[in-house]
Amino acid sequence: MTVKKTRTFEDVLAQIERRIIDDGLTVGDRLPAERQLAEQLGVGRSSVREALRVLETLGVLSSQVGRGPDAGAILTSRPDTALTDLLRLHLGLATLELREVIETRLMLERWSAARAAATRADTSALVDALAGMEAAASAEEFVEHDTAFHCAIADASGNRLIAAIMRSLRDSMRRYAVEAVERLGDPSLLHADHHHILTAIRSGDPDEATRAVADHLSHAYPALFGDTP
Amino acid sequence: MTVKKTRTFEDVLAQIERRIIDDGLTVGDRLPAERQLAEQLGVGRSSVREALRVLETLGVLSSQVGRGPDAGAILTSRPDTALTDLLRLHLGLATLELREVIETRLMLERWSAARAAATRADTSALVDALAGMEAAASAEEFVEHDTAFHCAIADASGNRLIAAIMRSLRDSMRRYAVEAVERLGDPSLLHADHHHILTAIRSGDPDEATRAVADHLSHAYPALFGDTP
DNA sequence: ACCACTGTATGGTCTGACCATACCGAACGA
DNA sequence: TCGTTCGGTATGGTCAGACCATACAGTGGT
Repeated sequence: MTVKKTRTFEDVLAQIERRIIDDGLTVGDRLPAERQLAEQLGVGRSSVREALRVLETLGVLSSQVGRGPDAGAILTSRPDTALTDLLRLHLGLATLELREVIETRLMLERWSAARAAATRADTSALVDALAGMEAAASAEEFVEHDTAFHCAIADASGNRLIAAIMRSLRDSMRRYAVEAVERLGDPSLLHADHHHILTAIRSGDPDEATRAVADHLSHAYPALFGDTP
Repeated sequence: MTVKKTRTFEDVLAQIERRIIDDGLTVGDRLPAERQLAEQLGVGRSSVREALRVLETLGVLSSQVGRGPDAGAILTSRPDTALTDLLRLHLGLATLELREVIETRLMLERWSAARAAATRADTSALVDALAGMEAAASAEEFVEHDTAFHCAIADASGNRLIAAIMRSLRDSMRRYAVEAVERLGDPSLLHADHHHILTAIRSGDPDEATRAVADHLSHAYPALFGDTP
């Protein structure tokens, strides 16, 4: 006699996850149709739909209507969009403070910059973003390229998890970043910081890159200056 | 004429999020009942349910059946369970490699230990976990207290976002941690490492704490030794 | 004052139906 | 033979209604 404690959709979720692992499904593979899954598992279609919705929320699959090879539930991998939603909501609930997010970002960025410098990573994306920033006409546009710049550093670190976290942090704090840029007014200090970071990475000096990043963040958010280790 | 491109549940999601922000809802507050929400928003109950499922997946609310003040959809804040699911699934899809997760964990832990040392944080939870580890009879039990130890370090850092990420990383790698402990056989080296970390934190020496954490990780996962900056 | 019973609001689930979409394929025409 | 058109169909998206299990809120009796 098994006690009924898990909801049906959780059961469906577990079975789908098991199928992913056992069958070695990977990005691009298709799941059976909703009605088919429901019949196979002996549950209603609504339970299947709720399970699929969860997977979609976690950035693991995406649903397409219509017919053909591209239709249906396809396994994907978008950890950053899922992380962005998660952070945004928890920031909205005031269970996380901006301080914590920025501290985390500083930690990620110090690590990424040092790693990028140590591995002599490709810096062309950084150069592009820098040019975009210098040509930006508004704070919003500036922040857009600024985000690209900092995400490019994370990408250059070669760690996709850290890059995904960085991207989510930036997305969920976009509003505050725009405020910070507007508060500063003159972006020349930020430009100098960015160049400093770029040259440190290109010259392969991890310690200098770390220092440059820390300086930059303390300029952008002076209220949260450097008692970080 | 607005084009119908967003699905109904996404619309519901946006309205609920808006309500959270506008009404200043916070943890512990209740959302209207599913049927009420459906009627208020002019949509079907299934769409409301899918939206609530998404919020539940993101760790923002929890649903209770029955009646009374504790029943219904209650706002919560469980970023770590959501993050755990996310990481576990993406690890299963092989879009993230174990190396990336462990690198991230090392980064988090170096930072947390240094911060805990610098702020002279309370270390009683660390002591408890240490005792549990030394009394552990099996690898599983050992890992359980080991997880508690490392999460306590993250908690002691005073940054809840970093603590949540740490907890999720540990949970999603539990299987590999057990393997690592079994591979080592003799846990005395790990015990020494843990004591080293604890003393460094208690003596308020951030650099020593950082070093101790890095040493520990390189012992536990020798295959991924220290080319980390 | 206590206890047992009933009412009811809640989420959980299933069924069946209908819609919009987009591919598939047969029928048709050049 | 080739291209086009048009209906068929599988897909997800949505809704309505029904029923169940749960757990509290009264209500009534003792």
